[in-house]
Amino acid sequence: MTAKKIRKISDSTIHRLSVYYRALLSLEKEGYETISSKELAKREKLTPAQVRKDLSFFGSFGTRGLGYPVKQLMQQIAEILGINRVWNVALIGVGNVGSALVSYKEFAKQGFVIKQVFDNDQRKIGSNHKGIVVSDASDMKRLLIESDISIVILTVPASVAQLVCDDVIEAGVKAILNFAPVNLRVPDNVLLRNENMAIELEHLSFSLTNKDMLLVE
Amino acid sequence: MTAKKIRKISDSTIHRLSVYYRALLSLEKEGYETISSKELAKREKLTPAQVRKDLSFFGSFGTRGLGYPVKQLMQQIAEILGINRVWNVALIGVGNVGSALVSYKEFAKQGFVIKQVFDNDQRKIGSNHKGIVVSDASDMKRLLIESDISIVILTVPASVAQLVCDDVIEAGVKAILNFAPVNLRVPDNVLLRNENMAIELEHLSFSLTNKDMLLVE
DNA sequence: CAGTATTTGTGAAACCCTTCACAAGAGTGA
DNA sequence: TCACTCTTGTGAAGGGTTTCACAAATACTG
Repeated sequence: MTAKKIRKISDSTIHRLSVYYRALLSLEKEGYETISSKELAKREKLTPAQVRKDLSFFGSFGTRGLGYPVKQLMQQIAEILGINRVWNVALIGVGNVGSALVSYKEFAKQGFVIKQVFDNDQRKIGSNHKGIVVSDASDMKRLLIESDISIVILTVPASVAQLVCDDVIEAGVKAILNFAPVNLRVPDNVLLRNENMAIELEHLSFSLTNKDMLLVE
Repeated sequence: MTAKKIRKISDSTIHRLSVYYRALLSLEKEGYETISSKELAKREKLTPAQVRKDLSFFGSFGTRGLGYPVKQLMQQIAEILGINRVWNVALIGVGNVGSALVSYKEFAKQGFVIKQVFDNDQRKIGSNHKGIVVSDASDMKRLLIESDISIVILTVPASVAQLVCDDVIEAGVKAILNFAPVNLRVPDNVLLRNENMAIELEHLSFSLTNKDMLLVE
């Protein structure tokens, strides 16, 4: 294990590690034993130097003249990303998006196990979503602590997102993935990431709208 | 309308424009007439210079000594992003994620109207999702053209994503938002953006795992 | 209406990320 | 073993994005 201490890793590098991980998964399925930075870069529309630089922040995993061993590199990236283990996750808000995510297989595949699901709607509480019973949001704090939840997925309406977020933090949760289209305030020691699917559509809309403008002054 | 031709706008700037747009929406609700770059930056955890620079790529929308007129700036950003109009969208693949997105209100709010929904599962075809009947994927090409679809949301299984993607492109669609965890190959003149919700969770996992390591050499 | 306080818009500087280019290591074949 | 090929790992260069800092413009105040 070539271990290195990390100074500061950019968000883009972390994002690409996830991308490499997925690429390696399918390379393994395809029967590859090793992969060169050149080939990996080609598949993911990146440059070979980028791939090598990203990996070099964490150690040297390759063999000169040969490339990277697929299986091993996959394992090493899993370790770096912290997905070589199980994370207990809770999901709050069983609306459209929430209930889709409860059954979203990509999460489970990467070791994110949804242990608790909450809502405050009496009609939803007690109902069964893919083997998980929806709990009453008023029991949330206690259950979050009891189930040793590390990460919370917030799929509640924007109007209550901050309130729910505050409760979650009170329960000691240190990482939140927020789907509500609001900017949540969290203390420095709590990790927050936002996911907003409309933003990607807006990016497409921008590009469609400004296709031509990218040339003239 | 202070118009400027655009040389190259970075992805981060476009992303932040979406963020500003949402911020302005709530500022308007809160009754603000004007907003300074300082205040807007504070709300979105950015720097005032960043806000001003982003906007300056497209024109000068503010008043010195006063700030930006909320309503007007909102309208101008909508124009820049191309969301001051209706976009006809089709969604392909009515699984967990797909059916959640059909009812996702943020899309409609920004003018993205889902006009067509497709699946190849006989049990789903003909069923009604929030007023839209699921069509047979084998009629896709014809219906995409007939309904004048500009953007396609792909929520099909990874294994068939490339095939469906190819069909969509054949129908003349020029923008695709892909939720399948694969790297789609598309021609240069087709816009593609990927959304992968697991990647954000992995980012949280990385940060939780490497919390401390960010110091030592 | 003059003086003061704000805040924009923007070149220039600073910073960060990506790409280049090459030495060094490892495999391959004669 | 030696020559040749391939590919990594990495300083340095290059390019792009963010921040700084300030002139210019406007609002506000007495």
